[in-house]
Amino acid sequence: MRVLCVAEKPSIAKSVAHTLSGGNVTQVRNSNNKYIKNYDFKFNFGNDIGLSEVTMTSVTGHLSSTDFAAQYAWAKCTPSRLFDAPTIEKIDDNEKKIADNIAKEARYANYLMIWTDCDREGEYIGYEIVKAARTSNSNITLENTLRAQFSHLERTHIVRAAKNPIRLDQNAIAAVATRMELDLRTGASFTRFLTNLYQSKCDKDFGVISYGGCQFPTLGFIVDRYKRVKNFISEPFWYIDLDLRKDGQKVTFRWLRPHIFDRLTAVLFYERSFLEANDRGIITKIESKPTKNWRPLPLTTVELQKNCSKYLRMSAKQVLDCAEKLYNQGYVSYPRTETDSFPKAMDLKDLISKQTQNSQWGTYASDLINNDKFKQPRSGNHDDKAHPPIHPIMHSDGSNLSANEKKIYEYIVRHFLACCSDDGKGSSTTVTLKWGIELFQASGLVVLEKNYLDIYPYYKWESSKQLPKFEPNEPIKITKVELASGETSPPTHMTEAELIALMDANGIGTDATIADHIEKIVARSYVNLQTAPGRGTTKYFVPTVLGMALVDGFNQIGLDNISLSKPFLRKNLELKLKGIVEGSCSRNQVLHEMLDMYRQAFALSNQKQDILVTAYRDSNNLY
DNA sequence: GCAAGGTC
Repeated sequence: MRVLCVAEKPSIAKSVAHTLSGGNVTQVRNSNNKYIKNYDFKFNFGNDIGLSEVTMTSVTGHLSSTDFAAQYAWAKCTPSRLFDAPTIEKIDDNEKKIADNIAKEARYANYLMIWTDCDREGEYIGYEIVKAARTSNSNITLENTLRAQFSHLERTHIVRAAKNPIRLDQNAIAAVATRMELDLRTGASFTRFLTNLYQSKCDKDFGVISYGGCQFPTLGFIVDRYKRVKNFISEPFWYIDLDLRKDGQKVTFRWLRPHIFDRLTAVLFYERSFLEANDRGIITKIESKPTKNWRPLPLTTVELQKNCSKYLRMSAKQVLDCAEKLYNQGYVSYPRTETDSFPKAMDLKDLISKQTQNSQWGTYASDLINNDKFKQPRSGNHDDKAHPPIHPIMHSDGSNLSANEKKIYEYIVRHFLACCSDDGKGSSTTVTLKWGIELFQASGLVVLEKNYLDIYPYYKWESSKQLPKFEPNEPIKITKVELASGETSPPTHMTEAELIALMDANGIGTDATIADHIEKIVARSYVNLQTAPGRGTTKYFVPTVLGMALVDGFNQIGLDNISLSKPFLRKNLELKLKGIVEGSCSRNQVLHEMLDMYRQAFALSNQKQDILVTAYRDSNNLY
């Protein structure tokens, strides 16, 4: 038998070929694409297929995209036509070459076996591969194509996947086709409409003003926060400020209420206690307990981007680009993953041993494996069924990496070593003091074992003021007790780390695209990245006049059940796509439902376009 | 000149 195996990316093809061949790949042939290789070897699939001549190759993601035919190009038709204009499959030169390689290799194959990632998009890419293979071999159909099910590259797992193939999931394919069509129709129609409108009515020099189901909610998060900061009214509050000296140390106790927004009430509490106790307090409770600082969970893409944005001051896009380069050079594992638990069978100690030669963290790494300090990492609840958590593969001393790549590599290694270490351990003490009728508390922390914190300098967990020794029922002479006031402070503008967290929590974009959406709304001049006075070098996103106008304008139009700048629409679409995958609703049903909604929104926007224009002029005056 | 999703 001859079997053609096709993976989603070259690295998987290489790895799976080496595994299945047992290290005996007989030939590695170049394809017409410089990244893609064709590997020949023998493998016994067992069952009906048996010992076979295998060729393993790959694509590089999708083989095509959806577009409109030439007669529906920009300015060739009115934007509203795009809701029902026919779509075509667009294949660019590079995609054509890759498809040609598949066709050539599939010509004499008895079986086609798909090794794309086991997620929704992976199923669709499998379908695109089947189409490419069919052009040269009509025996290959969607129904008889085999699908390998795998979630990581450990040997026995891959062999089992090869011997127990299933079929491509046609529901998943339909769900992706639905998403593609909806994104194209809604994105293109509103983008052309908005661009035409703003260029003709506001400023002819405007560039493209795009709408996208992910871009707009991303913008919406930033505008929301901006308004909350802008409209914030600070409120005064009162609290009892209490200090005492013990063993020559000043200790400040926090009032347990802990602050009161009504001055008279605060005065009452203060005076009643003062009359009763004057400067005398009593210790009512001392509680000491062991406390832990948990080591981080195995690293996902979203965490990598959030943490590196926060700790290393790099943009999400830069972080992902660096991780991508490190991955392509074999230093780290695949950087786009949602999985936060390591497969049980994975040899983590072997990965740690590769780091022992490093001049900065080598000693820590060898200590982990040689002195029995290794801990099996914690397991989170996320599993994309496609990739393990991000981890280092090969060691690098950093000399052949760019400055930013070096930082990201170091972060990934340190995070990984931290995952495989013990939690930080300490002891916390809470002392409760009664003054008159009121209760106050002071707490202290002693870090006993830093453990993972020794290798993870990004996060600080330090012994805070260690409390002096107190006794239960100990009478205390209070040094200072007075009624103090303060005022509530506004929230800060949106950091990139917060934005990523919001997008992730609301299902806006994927691990691979979150950074792109953020970059897109910057490129479109909807938002800017700025420092805030008095807040150091941390950068915050704030909307531009245009960004504000787009959100305000669409809100003022009063679209009924559709809020373009809120995340619900996308979340809802995700749910419906899941419904298609699970078979509880059909592609056509979802497509019609969503398109009808957008068509109405478009009609209303078109009818009330003056509101959108006015919103921009108002926004110019307001912000 | 448009989207979002893969990946190089």
